[in-house]
This record gives sequence, C-alpha cells and structure tokens, in this order.
Amino acid sequence: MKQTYGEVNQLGGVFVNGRPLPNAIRLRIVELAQLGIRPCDISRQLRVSHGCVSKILARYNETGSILPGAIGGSKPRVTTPNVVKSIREYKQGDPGIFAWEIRDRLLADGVCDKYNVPSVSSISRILRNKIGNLSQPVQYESGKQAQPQPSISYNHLYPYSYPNAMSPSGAKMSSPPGVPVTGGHVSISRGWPSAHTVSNILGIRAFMDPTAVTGPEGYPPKLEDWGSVNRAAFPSAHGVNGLDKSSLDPSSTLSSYVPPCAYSPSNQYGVYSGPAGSYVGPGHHWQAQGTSLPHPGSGMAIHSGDIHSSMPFKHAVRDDRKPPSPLSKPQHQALSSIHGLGVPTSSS
DNA sequence: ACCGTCACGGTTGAC
DNA sequence: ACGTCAACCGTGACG
Repeated sequence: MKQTYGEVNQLGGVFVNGRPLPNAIRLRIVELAQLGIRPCDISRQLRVSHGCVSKILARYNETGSILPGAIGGSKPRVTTPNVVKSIREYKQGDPGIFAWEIRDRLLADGVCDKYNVPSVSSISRILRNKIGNLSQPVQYESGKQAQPQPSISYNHLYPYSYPNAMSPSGAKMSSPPGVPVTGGHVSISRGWPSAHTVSNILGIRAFMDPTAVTGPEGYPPKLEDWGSVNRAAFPSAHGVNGLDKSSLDPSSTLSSYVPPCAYSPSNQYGVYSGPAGSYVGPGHHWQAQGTSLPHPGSGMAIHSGDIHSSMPFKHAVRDDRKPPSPLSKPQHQALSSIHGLGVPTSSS
C-alpha cells in the first residue's frame, strides 16, 4: 500500500495517479461544458489537464455517462457453462464441425450475441481442453457460477456495473454481483444508482470540505472508509443493482453528499480536496449570479459555486462566443439524465 | 491558443 | 496469499 495523497499537476490541481477524478469534478466538467464553456477554460478552472477534460467530455458525448470505466478486474468469461454445453452439443452432433462454424451457430442459436460470443480460438481451446474427450464431463469453474447466468454482456455488466449492495459493515463482497445492472443494451447508462440532486451528486460540500473528507491531519480517509461511505450513499431509489435498502447504512453524514462511484469505492479519494487543488474557495461563487443554476430540462439546481476556481473565470456563457461544445446538444437532456442517473429532483 | 491524441506511470481487481 | 494480466486512470507533451 503506497501512500498516495495526491500529486499536483501543472495547473495546481490535485490528482491521484492512476485513479479517476472524483465524480464531482467529472460532473462539473460536463456541466461547464454544457454551459458553453470551452474545454480549455474548464481545464483551467477546475485545474484538470485539458487532455482529461477532453477525454471526459468525449466519453460523455459518446456514452452519456460521466463515470469512469471499470478499473481492474477481468472481462467476464464468455465461455459460460451454457456456451460450453452448446459447443459440446454441436461437436457431438457434428464431430467434424469447425470452430468458426460453432461460432456461427452460437450466434444463430442465440446462445451468444455478438458481444459475448467466444472467439474462434477460444472455441478451439474449449474443444481441445474441455470437449476433446467427449466422455469427460464439462467442468466449468466448478464451484462458482453455479447459477445459470449465460450471455452476460460484457458491455453492460462489466464496465458499468456497480458492486452489489454491501453489508452494513462495508465488508468486501465475496460473492459475485448477483444482480446485473438493469437494462441490457448499449450501456449508455451505467446506472449510477443515485437519486440525488446534482448538488448532492456533486457531493461538493462534503467533498470539498477538508474536515469532511480528510482525516484529522488533513489526510484523506482510508479507502475502506470511503467505500463504506459511498455504499451508504446509494439510496437505491431505482433499485439499481438490486440494492437492498436494508443493507444500506445511512448513518454516515456524508452519505448524501458523496457521489457514488461507478465501480469501486476507492474511486473517491479524499485527496482531491487537497489544498493545492483549490477546488474550493470559501464563499466564492464562480457563478456571478449567485443563483443556483437551473438545469434545462431537469429543473434541478446546481450549486456550482461549491467547486471553485481561484482563477478569474470568464463569464459562463458569453454571447459573442457561440457555444462550441457538442455537449450543448440537447440530446443528452442536460444533466438530469447524464451518467445514466436519471436524477429525480427529489431534494430541493 | 486550442484541442485531439497518445505514451507513460500508475491503480485496480479478477483470475 | 501472491503474482499476473488486462482493464482503466490523469498527466503532460506533441502536432
């Protein structure tokens, strides 16, 4: 365990190498872009490298999600017992069948879809290792994955899944996420399972409050602590991931502020609130109006002042500059539905 | 000056 | 328990 309290980039922002920016910042980037602010300005204001801003915006533009991808882990196996069984049947039915033919049949029979169909080489390997001796019982990862869960779409499950509800202790799950994210297609929505308002989603207050997110010495809390916090932050209003409400412990005072992370509790490093970043400036609202920002189509208020830039910031939307951002496109329905949140305007 | 892209060094989590 | 691997991360530099 390396002690990573964050590094400071050229812009003075704090980041943790290898770790995603906090969702609050990510969301802010998208918000600002939607306001027509240029990426370079966003970069400067939030002190995030422009490459990162570009990447996040591009991702948002493409997927509608602000959330980072799933870090670590392995792709779910495509050679599920069901697939192996089918391959076996094909092979038994036609011992001379080619792997590519099997592949086609898997697709044709609906055993797999194009996203999870094994490669020809995988099929060959299965034929060789598991079905080479047809009298041999298929032993697929005996012990685990007993329940039939065929055709797990990598797309919708893997990158955008969220670990299942935790025990109140926040202990790590040892069992596989039994309940896949709702929906089964294109993963536009990662199902950020929160019903927070944007201001809550931003989690800025607590997030930016050093006392809230850092330890007594100003260090960020341990990841495990964040993990439990984040998990508690899921109200499961959408029933996403089948979160069991009863398993959620709302006792954390951070629970309504800390944004959930896409896949890992360790996503939310407290270090981002580090002083060098100056995301926070007490009392300063970059938004000159001082009013909360009603988001088009969502009716929610964005307390944008919470993320602060110490830099002088050109006013949000200048009339003489037409908003260059593709994010201005209405198709993403502003921020109410970004990140697949479908954020209801529950709390004012 | 701005922005897209990519190498890099890093983290993460399934296997 | 540990190592490997392949995913992802943001930064910084380049064009």
